[in-house]
Amino acid sequence: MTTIRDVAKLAGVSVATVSRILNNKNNVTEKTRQKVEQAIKQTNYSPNQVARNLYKKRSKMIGIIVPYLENSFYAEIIDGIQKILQPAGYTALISFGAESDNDKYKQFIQNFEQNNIDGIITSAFDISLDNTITVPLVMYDSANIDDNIVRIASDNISGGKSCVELLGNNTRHVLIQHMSLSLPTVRERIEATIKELNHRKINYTLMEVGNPRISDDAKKAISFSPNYDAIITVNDLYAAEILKIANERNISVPQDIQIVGYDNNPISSYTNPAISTVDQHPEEIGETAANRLLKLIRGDTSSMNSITPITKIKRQSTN
Amino acid sequence: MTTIRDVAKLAGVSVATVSRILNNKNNVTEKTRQKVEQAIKQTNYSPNQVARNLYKKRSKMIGIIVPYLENSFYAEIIDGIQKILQPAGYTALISFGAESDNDKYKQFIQNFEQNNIDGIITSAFDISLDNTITVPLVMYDSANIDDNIVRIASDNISGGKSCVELLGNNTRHVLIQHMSLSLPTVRERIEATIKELNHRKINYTLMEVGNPRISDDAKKAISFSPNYDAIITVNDLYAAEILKIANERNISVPQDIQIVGYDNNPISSYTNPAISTVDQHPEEIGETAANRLLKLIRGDTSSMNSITPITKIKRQSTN
DNA sequence: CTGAAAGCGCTTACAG
DNA sequence: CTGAAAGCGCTTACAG
Repeated sequence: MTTIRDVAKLAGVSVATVSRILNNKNNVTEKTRQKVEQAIKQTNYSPNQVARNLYKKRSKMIGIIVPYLENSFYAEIIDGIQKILQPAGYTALISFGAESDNDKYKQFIQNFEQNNIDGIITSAFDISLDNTITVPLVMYDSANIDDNIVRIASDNISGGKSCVELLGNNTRHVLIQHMSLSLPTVRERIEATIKELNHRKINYTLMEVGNPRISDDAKKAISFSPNYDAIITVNDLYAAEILKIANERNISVPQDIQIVGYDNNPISSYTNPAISTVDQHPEEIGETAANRLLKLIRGDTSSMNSITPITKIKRQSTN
Repeated sequence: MTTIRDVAKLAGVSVATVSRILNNKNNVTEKTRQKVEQAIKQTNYSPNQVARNLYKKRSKMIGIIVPYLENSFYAEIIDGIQKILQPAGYTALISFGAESDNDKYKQFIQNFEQNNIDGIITSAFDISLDNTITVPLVMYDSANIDDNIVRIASDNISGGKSCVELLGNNTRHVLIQHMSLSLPTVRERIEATIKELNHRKINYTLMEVGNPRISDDAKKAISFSPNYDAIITVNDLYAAEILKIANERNISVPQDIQIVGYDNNPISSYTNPAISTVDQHPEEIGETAANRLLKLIRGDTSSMNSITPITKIKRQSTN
């Protein structure tokens, strides 16, 4: 590998001069600049970032943590992040598979810190136990919790309410399928759903999902369907699975049972009937998170949360 | 940040000794080891990888390039890669959005090299113009080309043939929707499709996709549907879109027209009818690529290609 | 405007 | 078994 020393030797100058030119500190003669640029081209030199990082104590890399990659929700968030960060000259180090495992989050963050990462954008986890993090950090897919963390929360209140608004007027009894209520985001949304159901005097039943395979949770939900006229699902992947099973069992959607999804996953528009859902605009979430992180990195340490808007999408799986 | 020097001072030893303990060079007294480990715990010290990388000239990071994240095909490949690489102690630097832009690939690779990356796993691109890459590199989603690059190719020959085998016996005229034939992978697959069609004396017509929005290509394809009894699509995303439009226009699938997808994207099992498709086992592709890269990094520089198997999946969109 | 030197935080020959 | 020193490839005060 060719180093700055090789370039300097070839150009007949010191390494300091080469460095200055590389970093556009423009206190150099045009003549030396030309010599050096010539030498750089000739040797096909490109500077070693690792050495730079060591000195500068920053890496122009940011770490991103997502629970898993398969859900396009997260893929779109990452896209949104990159849209902002790439033009700003940052490279992304992506860790995934954290799921809901707090230890994995911590492990990923430690790895980031060891690599002199400039900042972290992570999905929500219970950070309360860990006050050793010194790098700028933004949390997305979070509940709107008031602490010293910058949190990007989707408007879960409206989202939870929208799930009810998507249902037909004659709805009497709703099954609410949900992830663990120990997750603040889930609680925020489900509480809003329940509040709206109460407001409309609609009965409901809660059913927590817990199986590793979505299809098992879907079967469980559908097997109770005669008792309900609607299922508010965890998200579109669960909704699609439930719909598939309903189709197999000749249960008509929405006549026999209505199904509400969440996330406006591409899948939701391709099913038959298409699934009524709530779009969280993940790309916007990503952009918001990235912009907040850039602010933090630049020294604006205010920790106000951001709430990103949702959109209700009515399709054919509800009356 | 606490450095090795702080630990050394606290433990009353030299930095060299601390370093030895960190790296398990076990020529140290049990007593000094204890002192040092105590000091490490006390200071909550964790070594700076950047400094390590600079000296060692390797980073324990590998770079992954994917065309885009939204397609779960790539998400699963990344999962497969991580399954192998994570236990081996590597962290992933992921660049995406390369699409089919050779310049972006080069730019990403240069960025990787500047960061002392240990190896690269990239989707296929035209590398022929660039012989400056010195890092171990494996290419996936590639055609089976015989050069000095390690290529992981899906069994495109069987895949292309399978598309025809999924069709009913009475099929007479097939529309083949495809990406640019300048891409070797596409050529490999389509040629196999055509060969099998010829073998069965089935007529066909080629139609290249080119619109930024899948739905435009889908409309174009479906508008020709009266002339064909089957469409072999680019992949499941295109197939799902075509199916959706067919449903809207009351064109029956598979009675009026059969549709064949590719990739066994989750979407293909949720549509109605479900889409007949070909599974490339992306996770296995990722694992294979990662294993080959590890071999390269360890010095086994043989450049034999790997061909990963496909599976034909018959569903209801074909007769 | 340019160069010699110190230093970023590590690791590893080289001595002892 | 342990330490002092050199060096990984850069950047930036400090002189001149």
